[in-house]
Amino acid sequence: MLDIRLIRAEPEKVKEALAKRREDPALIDELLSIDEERRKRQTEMESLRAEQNKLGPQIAVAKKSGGDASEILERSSALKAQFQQTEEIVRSLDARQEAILFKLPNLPHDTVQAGGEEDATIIRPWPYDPRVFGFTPKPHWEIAESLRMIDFERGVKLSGGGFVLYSGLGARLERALINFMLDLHTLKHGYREVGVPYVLNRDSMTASGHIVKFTPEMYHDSEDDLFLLPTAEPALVNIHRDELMDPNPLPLKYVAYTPCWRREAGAAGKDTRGLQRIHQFDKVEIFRFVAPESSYEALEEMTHEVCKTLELLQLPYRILQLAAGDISFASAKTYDVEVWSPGIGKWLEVSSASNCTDFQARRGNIRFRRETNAKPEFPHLLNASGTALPRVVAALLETHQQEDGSVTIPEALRPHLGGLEKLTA
RNA sequence: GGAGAGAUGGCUGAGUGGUCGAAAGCGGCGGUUUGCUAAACCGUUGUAGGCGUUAAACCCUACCUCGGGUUCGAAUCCCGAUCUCUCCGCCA
Repeated sequence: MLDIRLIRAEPEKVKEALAKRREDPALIDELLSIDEERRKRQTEMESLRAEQNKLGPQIAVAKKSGGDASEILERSSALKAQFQQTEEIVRSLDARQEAILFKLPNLPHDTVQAGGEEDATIIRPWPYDPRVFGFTPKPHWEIAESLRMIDFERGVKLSGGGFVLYSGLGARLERALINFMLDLHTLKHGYREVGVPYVLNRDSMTASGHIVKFTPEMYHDSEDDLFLLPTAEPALVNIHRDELMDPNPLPLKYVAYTPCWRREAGAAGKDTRGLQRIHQFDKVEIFRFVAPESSYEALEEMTHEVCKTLELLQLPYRILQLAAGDISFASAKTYDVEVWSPGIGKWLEVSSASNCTDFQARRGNIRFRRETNAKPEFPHLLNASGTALPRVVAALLETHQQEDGSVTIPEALRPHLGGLEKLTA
């Protein structure tokens, strides 16, 4: 949620920022006129109430002394009627204002370029030469099937298209990667591991900005109005929802492994082969609550932590800075990290690191104090995948495949596989 | 799933339909005393909105889980929801 005071103070700046995201700036004018009227009516309402409040003790005194209070009672009743009338107006203005505020996305940072998906810029290429193959590298689904690691057909049988059955070394590799990533972020990067619920209620999804209008992307249980996580991010955002943290608790750093579910509505047939786009996938998510002045520094650090993960797995990657029109609803600045998948000859997105500034903190009423009795402030919230597994598995199989059909396991991963050096049939 | 009990400030815990943002204690902060620490004593200590300010203060309004209702007036009475606890049932 944007700060209404900021919108009041610098409407033109806000409009420009929204335009950069390809949002309609006309909403701001509407918002401002509602806001002005609302405040006027609110002042009116409050002074009526104040006047009525003053009569209260007079009635009490009059009644106690056995006097006639009927005239005061009448005046009080009249004030009440006026009050109620004004209150109704204020209430509807409030609701309209809030509805607009909740629909407005975060403002992109000054360093974020205008444009859409096609306007992303590559800001850091892989620092080493990609592997040169002496043979034609196979796509990961062929490798995974011949090593009996992933059973695509049975996944479909169990749940439908877009679901897979990990088996044998496939299941074990998945588990090893989860442990590798959790260990890296907890032991080396200082995150606290948390195990979160895999379904969240509507309030939580609203605070994180995952529910705006329609939500065709999430699996939803209508019986209990619960949503399956599309990512661990909303769960982590809501850990401190409606809390006033005291004193100086920041930075807070959390890491969580969770499965993630995405309906991928509207994406049918698009890059769906193998592990590129599946409805349920494993992911390790890193998350921070930080003081406002250090959030952009934190974003760079988190991006480095993501890269570290890929470097240890010896996977070539690149970093993209997304354009304003392509960043998520709550984000002010986002980097995507992509790994190279030589078998299919594509860059695959395995992480997205975002600085959501105070946007989610406002929606979720998450506040902190720098010291006892200091004024409450909104922290900045950041999230990054560290990383999403299926595409990492795809890139890993394709990158480290050998001509004999086996796959060499990167050094860093071996301790998590009982010292295994190679995946073989 | 069934039955009952409860929800008050950072915490514990009072509270009569009227002057209650709410006693008291603890904690926090500031101070006095003290060689230091502790103790003691004094003071202070919620959040949000509106207005205002360089920044404050002052002022007004709201908030005793949440949402409705009764009333001139609700922490207090009524209804609903949520959550917590206890008992029963079921169960990994």
